[in-house]
Amino acid sequence: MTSNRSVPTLYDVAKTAGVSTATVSRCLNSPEQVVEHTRKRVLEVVHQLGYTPNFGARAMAAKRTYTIGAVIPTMENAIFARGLQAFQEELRARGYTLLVSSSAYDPQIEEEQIRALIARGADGLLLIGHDRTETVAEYLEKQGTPALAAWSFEEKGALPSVGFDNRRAMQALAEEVLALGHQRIGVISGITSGNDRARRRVEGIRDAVAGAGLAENCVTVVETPYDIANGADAFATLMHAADRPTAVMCGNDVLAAGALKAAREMGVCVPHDVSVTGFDDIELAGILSPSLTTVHVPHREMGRKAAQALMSMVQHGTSGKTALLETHVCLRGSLAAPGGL
Amino acid sequence: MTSNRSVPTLYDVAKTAGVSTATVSRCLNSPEQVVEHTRKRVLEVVHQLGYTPNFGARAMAAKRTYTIGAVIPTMENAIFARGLQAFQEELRARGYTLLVSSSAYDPQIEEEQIRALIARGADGLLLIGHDRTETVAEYLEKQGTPALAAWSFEEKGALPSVGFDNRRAMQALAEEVLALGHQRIGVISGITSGNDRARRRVEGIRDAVAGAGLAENCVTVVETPYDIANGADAFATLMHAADRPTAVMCGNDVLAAGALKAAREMGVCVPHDVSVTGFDDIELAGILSPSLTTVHVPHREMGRKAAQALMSMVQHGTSGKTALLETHVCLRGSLAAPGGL
DNA sequence: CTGAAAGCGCTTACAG
DNA sequence: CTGAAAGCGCTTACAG
Repeated sequence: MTSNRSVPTLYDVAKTAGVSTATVSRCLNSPEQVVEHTRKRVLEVVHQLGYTPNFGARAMAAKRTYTIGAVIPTMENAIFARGLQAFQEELRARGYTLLVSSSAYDPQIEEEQIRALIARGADGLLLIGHDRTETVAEYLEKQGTPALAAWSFEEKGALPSVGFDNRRAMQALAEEVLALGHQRIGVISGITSGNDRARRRVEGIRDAVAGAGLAENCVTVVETPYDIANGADAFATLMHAADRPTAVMCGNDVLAAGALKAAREMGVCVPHDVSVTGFDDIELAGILSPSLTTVHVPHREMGRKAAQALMSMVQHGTSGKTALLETHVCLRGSLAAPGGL
Repeated sequence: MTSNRSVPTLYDVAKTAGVSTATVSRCLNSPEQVVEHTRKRVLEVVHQLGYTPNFGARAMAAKRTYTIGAVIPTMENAIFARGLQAFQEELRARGYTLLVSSSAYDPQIEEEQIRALIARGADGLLLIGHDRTETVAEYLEKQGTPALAAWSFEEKGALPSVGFDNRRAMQALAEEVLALGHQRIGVISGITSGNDRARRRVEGIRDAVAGAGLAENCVTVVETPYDIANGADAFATLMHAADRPTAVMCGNDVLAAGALKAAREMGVCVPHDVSVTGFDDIELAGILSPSLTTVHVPHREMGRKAAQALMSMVQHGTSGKTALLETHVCLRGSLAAPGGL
């Protein structure tokens, strides 16, 4: 809101057009209800005065804002970028504006942002994943604002979701790794606390290991925030352990980029000395050398479908149908049999 | 806004606490004006009812929202990520919420988003660069919403700015390139139309070339949207020309990443066969091989200073002081003398 | 320290 | 097709 006194109001338009404020409002919101003659005159005045409706007032009176909010864990790397872009494009096509805010993977900040967005009148919310406190769930429930969880399919989540099965996706990749004969697996995971995607991915690896009849202690997990530098550090830690892994599976491509960087600096050859895998298949994966074996996630499709699902919740009050998207393993140069064969 | 009838209002709180709405409002906004005894009781009711102020109403009545909006060209790559993160942290520390929206480098979308953000009550705006239509400038002016341009210092811009001198920064890098003896420079620039940062960078290269007494036609410029794949294509185009450049200067690190990727695929050795440079020094630059010579931009500092400048405009109504930040050239493995010497 | 009341700028039944 | 009027949920001088 500005305090500039010169900003014209509905009333100003009505007065100079010689009609009531109701008529001006109708010209703007349901023009078909106004006869062309008056409508034309009113719109002229609107233009001439440079009138723009006050959003707060409109939101309060109409109880909708055509705004969708998204709270994502981070904008610092491209994990969510592509999906969000598709999400926004789809919303825009339907006349909605997307406002994004980032929580830095901090649950408390996420909660603040959710409240901020709802308070600012968001008609619907896009959230990432399912880990959230009871408080937030109750708040969302009480406010009655439709919300959708993306990036993580969960049959019985508190929120309907549009995403993929992180556990199965990573399991499929791990099975490829194990099929090559790897028996000591290092895992560089994101912080699993408060992050169901990260947790599920680690579980997927354990599933595969169990499925292959290997002992649980074949797997060594290091947790670290998603970040290239952290990925590099974690890789060094794993490789300095007594029992070096022959394959290092990373929780996402960003960590894997760090691992490859560290490998290069340590003079460890990938995949000859050790294999490295990622998750997400973001553009980054294509410029690494060796190119990165990873799990391809259909980011744009996910963004688009999430927008469609959320729009239907917002516009028709439907309860939101959970949708499962398929991922697939991308086998590339960073993975080979132990010994690089 | 929700239509859920159960959401409690100020009035509900007042009624059950047995005070006036004015008192409840005061407890929330200027608690020191209310005696502890009543304040305590009121806040209890607030908590018990789960009351949250209606934002639109509050904004309309108080004429401020504690919201800052940012319109950035893209979230798809990390160019703006780090600076924006710092910007947000600084705002958060001062009790402001940042809402971000992306324009996909489309001036019309940018204008829409600016309007959307202002309509939604943003107390201030962060924009990127200075290229903007007259209409937008007038609109901003008329609305009286403080706005700041970042990522681009401009002494006499329509908006105060916090940023660096793209032209001089790139000139400095180009001078290093020329000093090594390069005489045929390929340039992979971002789209310069509507993007003063991209344009200034190309100008900087031309400045250096002129300064070194070389002919203008030493420089071949290809423009393409910022994107790894486009960088790769543009690199191929340049290298297939009759007169191959000995150095390819890219408008940013993302394009450079594409160039390095293409070089690898074409069997062109960097820096032996051709040198490659970037701009920005984002994290990406560190994982490329060879490591990328680029211009280091103080992203976090820029974000922080932009927040401080904008806050002072918003809170104290100051007119906003333009600030120039320093960049520096980072010499790394991707640049060498012609022939890779 | 607290309340009554006006006002913020819109939308939308309800009449006509 | 159009207007008068109530109402959306708050804040803030103004009194007391």
